[in-house]
Amino acid sequence: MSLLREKILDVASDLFQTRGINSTGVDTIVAVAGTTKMTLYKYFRSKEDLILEVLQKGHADFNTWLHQKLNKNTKKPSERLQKLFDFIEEWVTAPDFRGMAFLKASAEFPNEENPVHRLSAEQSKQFRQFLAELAVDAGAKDADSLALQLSILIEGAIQAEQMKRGSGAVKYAKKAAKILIENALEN
Amino acid sequence: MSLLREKILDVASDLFQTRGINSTGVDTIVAVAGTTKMTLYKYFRSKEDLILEVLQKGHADFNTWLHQKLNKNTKKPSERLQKLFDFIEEWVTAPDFRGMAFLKASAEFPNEENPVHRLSAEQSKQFRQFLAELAVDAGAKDADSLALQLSILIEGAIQAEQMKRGSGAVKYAKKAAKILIENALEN
DNA sequence: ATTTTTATATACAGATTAGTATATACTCAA
DNA sequence: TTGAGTATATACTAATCTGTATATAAAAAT
Repeated sequence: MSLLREKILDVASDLFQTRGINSTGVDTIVAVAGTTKMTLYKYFRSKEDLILEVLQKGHADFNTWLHQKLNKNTKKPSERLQKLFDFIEEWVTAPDFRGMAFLKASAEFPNEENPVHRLSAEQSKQFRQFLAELAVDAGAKDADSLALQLSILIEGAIQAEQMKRGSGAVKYAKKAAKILIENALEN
Repeated sequence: MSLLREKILDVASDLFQTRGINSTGVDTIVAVAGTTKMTLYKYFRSKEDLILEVLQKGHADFNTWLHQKLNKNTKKPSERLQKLFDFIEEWVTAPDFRGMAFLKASAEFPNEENPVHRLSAEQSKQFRQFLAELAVDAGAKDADSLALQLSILIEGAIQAEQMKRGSGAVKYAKKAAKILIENALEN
């Protein structure tokens, strides 16, 4: 496990989020990371490989953080779906929030055959499946429907926050989610 | 009004949506449009200007289409919010749907100071304000809140559809919207 | 018919892109 | 201290990027 490798991943992640993926050259990445292209291409076969790894690391980090939050702060399965939105809000309003990587990546690589797009779609799907598990545990009747609706709310709110920082979109998504969750549980 | 100018705008719009903005060079645009760079730069000062005009035309076309749909098919202000989602679904499921331009553009130009990002944010804001007008006309108590929630649903569903065509996200967003609208009207 | 203007085509400039070949510095073992 | 192996730095392709200077064709006017 190389320190420079981690550094390159971190720098690339930050630059991709703040300047865009296609607008960030490998020269810029190595310059900011304080290394050279030879080193970068030693650890990553290509820029596309680097992008894929950045996405995977971002998703893994987010999942780890979210699971930890849920396990620590919620006990009853019925309240986990609600609490989830509190954590999303906490994540989004953190000063180092730079957006949801796979949302931006899928927009930069619109072709569904593209590996970056495919990974983005896969991550979005995984997140939706995770929501479905929570919905099942909470006792929702149509868990898949609720999960899709909640994922739309979350990704829509994050999209809005990427568009304009401090929009407060998550706050309103949370209110909407509460109504939808209650509706799905009582019926 | 030049035919070639329109052609360039149309071709650029399509290529931007299907391949991404930064991944589409002006050489490709003029080649597909059947013209040359000199002509492109006669009509547009720079690629950024072209991007901005493509965005503006896309937004204007969408607004025109949506307003026409609403005016033709809905009379009672109370049912317009609901009907809106039918039209969004119709728009999204059309075979020539290529995504919502300003959503993708804002992802490709994440910097909030960037002119393309600013225009994208402005268009998103205008759409939200339009929703707020509909909400007011429908008699919603907190029209701005409902408008923001519905815009999150719509943009989130479109984002999902961009990620995976045929996801059916709009159908579920519509169901969610129904619940939220009823909730906002009865209270 | 000839001149003047306008639009298009070709060719090019300079910067930047991803990726690599070669050369130098460094680390660790004997 | 010397030698083998590894990591880094420099320099370089070849392609592509936006934008432009120059040349040619078309159109309009006198």
